[in-house]
Amino acid sequence: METDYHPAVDEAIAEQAPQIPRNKKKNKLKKKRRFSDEQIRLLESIFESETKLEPRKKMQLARKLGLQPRQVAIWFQNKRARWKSKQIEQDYNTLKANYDNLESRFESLKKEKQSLILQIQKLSQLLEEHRKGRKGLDGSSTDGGGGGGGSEYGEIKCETEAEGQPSFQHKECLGLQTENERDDVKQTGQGGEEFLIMDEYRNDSPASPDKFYGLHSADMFDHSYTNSQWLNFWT
DNA sequence: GACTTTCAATCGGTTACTTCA
DNA sequence: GGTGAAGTAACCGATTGAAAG
Repeated sequence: METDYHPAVDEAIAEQAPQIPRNKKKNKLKKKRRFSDEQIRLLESIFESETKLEPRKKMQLARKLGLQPRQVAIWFQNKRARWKSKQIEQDYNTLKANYDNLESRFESLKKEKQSLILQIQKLSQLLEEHRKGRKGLDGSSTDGGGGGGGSEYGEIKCETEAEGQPSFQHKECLGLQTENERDDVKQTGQGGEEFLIMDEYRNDSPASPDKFYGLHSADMFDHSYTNSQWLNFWT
């Protein structure tokens, strides 16, 4: 609590109790009597609906309970203080539970991320091996096929089962933002090499696997995009 | 009987409002 | 009418101390 110095206050205290230690200042011994269960019950029930009392209600309540209005006021003050500290405790517990929950989710996501990164690295390796293999066979496979309908890779990889209806996932696979971009790739036949470059997805950069695939990992590896299917694309 | 806990009461400070010069 | 000082009431957090377990 702030302790601003107020000479006037000090003087007033000194007048009341000169040379007497603070805790002995009261010359009257307080004879304390606990409130009865009935009094507490009524006080509690009113406190539930209003934590602060208007002066008139305070008088009424005091009369009803056979207490001094001052006693009722003090009971409400103390009650507010107790209620507040209880509330703080509850808030703390709630926040802690939320934090623990988030922490465990974070840990499991971290593990999932690690496993995805590993899978990406394996796929990239396979891709690289495949490219080397193809270069060994012929040198003419990436020129767009002479007007046969766009890039080989574009057609094989990014058209869905329903022809000409690229799905969101496939567009993401190409790393293309818009339909136009994708069309450009098909027309110019430049797509093949570009979307094969996966190096940027090998690390922890914000260009994360999630962004890359546009899929939840479980969907990708547990259902349609199994490893074998990815491999089938390239064989 | 010593110790701990609970809680009514007190203390010192702040804030908001009123009164008065 | 606007302003600052003084008074007052209500509230708060911290603390005390009686009573109970």
